[in-house]
Amino acid sequence: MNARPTILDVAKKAGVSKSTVSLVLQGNDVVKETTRLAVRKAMADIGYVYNRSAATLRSASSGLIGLVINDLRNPFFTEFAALLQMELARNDFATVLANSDEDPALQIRMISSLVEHGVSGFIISPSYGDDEGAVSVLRSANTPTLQVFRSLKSEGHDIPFIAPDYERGGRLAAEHLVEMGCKRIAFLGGLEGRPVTEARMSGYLALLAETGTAPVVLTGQATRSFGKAMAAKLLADYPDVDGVICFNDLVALGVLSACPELGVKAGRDLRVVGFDDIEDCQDSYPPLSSVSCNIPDFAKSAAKQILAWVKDGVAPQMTARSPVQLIKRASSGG
Amino acid sequence: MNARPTILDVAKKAGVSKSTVSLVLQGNDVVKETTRLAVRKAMADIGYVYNRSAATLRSASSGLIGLVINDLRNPFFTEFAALLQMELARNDFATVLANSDEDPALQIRMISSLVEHGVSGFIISPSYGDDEGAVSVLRSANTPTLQVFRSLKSEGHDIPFIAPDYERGGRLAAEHLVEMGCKRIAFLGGLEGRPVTEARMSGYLALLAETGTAPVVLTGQATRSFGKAMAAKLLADYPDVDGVICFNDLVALGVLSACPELGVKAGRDLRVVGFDDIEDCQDSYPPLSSVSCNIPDFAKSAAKQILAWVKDGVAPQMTARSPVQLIKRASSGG
DNA sequence: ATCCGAATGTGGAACGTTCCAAAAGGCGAT
DNA sequence: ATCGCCTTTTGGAACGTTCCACATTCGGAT
Repeated sequence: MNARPTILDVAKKAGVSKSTVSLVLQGNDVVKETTRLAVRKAMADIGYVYNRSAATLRSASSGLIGLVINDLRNPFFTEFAALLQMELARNDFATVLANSDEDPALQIRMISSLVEHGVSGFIISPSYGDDEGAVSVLRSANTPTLQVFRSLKSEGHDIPFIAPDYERGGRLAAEHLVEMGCKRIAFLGGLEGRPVTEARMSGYLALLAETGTAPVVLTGQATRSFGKAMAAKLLADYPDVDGVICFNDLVALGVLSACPELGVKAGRDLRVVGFDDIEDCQDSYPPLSSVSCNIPDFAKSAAKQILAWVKDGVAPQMTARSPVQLIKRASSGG
Repeated sequence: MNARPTILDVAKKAGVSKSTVSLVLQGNDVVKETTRLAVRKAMADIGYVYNRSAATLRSASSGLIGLVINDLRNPFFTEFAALLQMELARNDFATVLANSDEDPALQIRMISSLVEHGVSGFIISPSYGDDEGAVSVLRSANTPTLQVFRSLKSEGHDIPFIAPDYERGGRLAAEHLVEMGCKRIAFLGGLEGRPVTEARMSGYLALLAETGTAPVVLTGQATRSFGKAMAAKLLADYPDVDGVICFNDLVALGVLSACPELGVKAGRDLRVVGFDDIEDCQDSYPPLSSVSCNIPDFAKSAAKQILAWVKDGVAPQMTARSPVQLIKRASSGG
């Protein structure tokens, strides 16, 4: 008695064939207005719910986008995930979430599971590490895939990649601190040798080279606690440092929270700039200057591109850089 | 040439029937070891991938859990979502994410979409507002559903609900501040009249009543900026306030970041306690005391309960409170 | 009245699994 | 050899859609 109604029941109720009901369901406009209405009413009356599994089986499009993120606990990625999900939902696609937790083996399992579920497309911010396996699974899945923020390092894949223009961001931050009168500017945080770290740093290094200042670089992690711990070390080792560009906002916020104990006034004695412009920047003390990657636009654009690919077969260009923007706040004395 | 292999292809390759392949896929132990191995090998050889849509259609279990969250941008919920996803993945369930963004209409759409996708279970932290519709959709979907953190307010639903023991948390925080010698303790933040706010506050009120102190309550929002803005107002209106219990960590962190400008030393002049113990608490200045809801355990327990229900039909008890714990850090002078 | 093209509607046959009832195989006891 | 019983395997019928090629209906133009 509790079996869910199917389109057949709807068809019977509305006095049409199941094919017609199917057409209505797909919003096909060959059906006459009055018929459409009758069908819609019948659906409402008997409490019909669409069975996507059946549709997926037949039509090979699931309405599911798989989102694989390397570290979901990082607010930057979270914000992206939340915005992306909303944008996809607006286009009637659901988001299947997977956190690879920076573990390549887990990443493979996550991707495989999503493939089984028949996701129509992937958005992936890959884990660092051995990604041979991930590349091969993705390749054989033959599903539209867009890399964001980071790129799989394995050679020979042809997966489009979009990311903010990190290098330019690094340069903007350095320019700003120079303009504010900083004499010695350090770069703090980020995992050594990783492309994102390299890119952010290289903008900074390029500008310092142009102005003839010697760089101070202290890489390591990308967390608040790293920032907090390393601020002390940085100032001890290089007492003349009066400006610091942090790999990301978490590091920068860590630095800010270390300042009071170090007897340093952030924004005056030490000018701090972060990266990502997460929401917290506005409410820290002092408010944190940061290179904004404009996550809302970025998420919207990622959604648009993957959907164009999935729905209309339009693959995005192989690699693109989205614009960044320096948001000046009190932490850099701006 | 590029069609995905099906179990039929596997069967042919392995020289068995499709039924046998299906049994292997389901890990059924009636098949002989040697056969199982042969089948597994055939699958690997021809690059078979499981088609869950087909399985779902036939068997009515999708291996999907729908997670509906009222505000995914709040780090507290994010952390929960990330941990829950990982725990579900460990049990071979994928997580479909939906942010209702505190919008009841959107919430209904999200739930409906998840129902269409055939999720086997729901975990939902409902939006505030008119939730009649959500309740009725959930009821007619007839899918195991577990409410977390908040409960749908509409009467007459019978959806199990688990949440941390907020009331006890409020009491613990108040007790602690009293012990630390605070004479006037305020409660700050949280949306007026909402059950979560009420619960956290009532623990605080109960303890103040016992000690015969007059409460100071200033509700409103649950954000950093609210905390930052209201700290000033609180101290202006009630100069004798020397302790404050915040609705959540965001509010508390806002208060902390306002302190320097107000010329108040947090942890000495003003003792602050937050709620939720999000990761940021450890790295703020000063580190924030907070009532921990133990999100990792909570997430694990939520996963366990929904899976028990989905897989074995064991419904959880109607309502349960999980333990909370006060984490003492410098912001309360502890 | 009759015809014609456009607009609408339709009945199978897929899609790739799982489930079921029943067949086949294996093996020790008669 | 035959039987019975347990283990293992199997063919066909679902599951609820979409897709396709083909009907049917409609409304002028002849």
